[in-house]
Amino acid sequence: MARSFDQVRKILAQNIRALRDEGQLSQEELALRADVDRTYVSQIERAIGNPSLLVLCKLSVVLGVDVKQLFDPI
Amino acid sequence: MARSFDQVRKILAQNIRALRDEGQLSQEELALRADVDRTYVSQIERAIGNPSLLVLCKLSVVLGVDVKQLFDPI
DNA sequence: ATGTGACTGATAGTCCGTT
DNA sequence: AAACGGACTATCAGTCACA
Repeated sequence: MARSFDQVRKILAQNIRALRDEGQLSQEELALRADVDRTYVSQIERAIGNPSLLVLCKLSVVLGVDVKQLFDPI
Repeated sequence: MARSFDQVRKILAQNIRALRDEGQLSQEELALRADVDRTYVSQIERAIGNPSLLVLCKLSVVLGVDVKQLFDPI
């Protein structure tokens, strides 16, 4: 379970970073548009912390994908 | 965004309840095995609150699905 | 067996920086 | 641009009594 959490969180980190790069967004831009803190986006991309569903939704909207796609391995 | 969050959260609630029923588990049983509180499972199934990734992982493991499946509309 | 409100400790998430 | 830290606040995680 802790294993699953770590895996999921890493996939999440990869996907967010990949999607963000695709969209030519900086962490700062993404954070601004998603209305979350700049340092928190950084944390999520480093697979640190434990983001809530709300934050994941906010990010997915800005990244232009459905939430579940954030969990799909690339 | 708030709309997306509400939608996602409702899908989540439906899926968890459906999967739980499939597995013949009570909220209590699911809660016990996933190591979260019974009333918290109740809250999630009622689409109240804002569960963290960790909690979602815990539940998905017990329900025998990948996390992303929790976000797939049935 | 579940829904609900109230309550608190833990931590998610922010805001200020420096490297 | 991004990683990282410290201090702070909002809210989630988790428990309880009760219907």
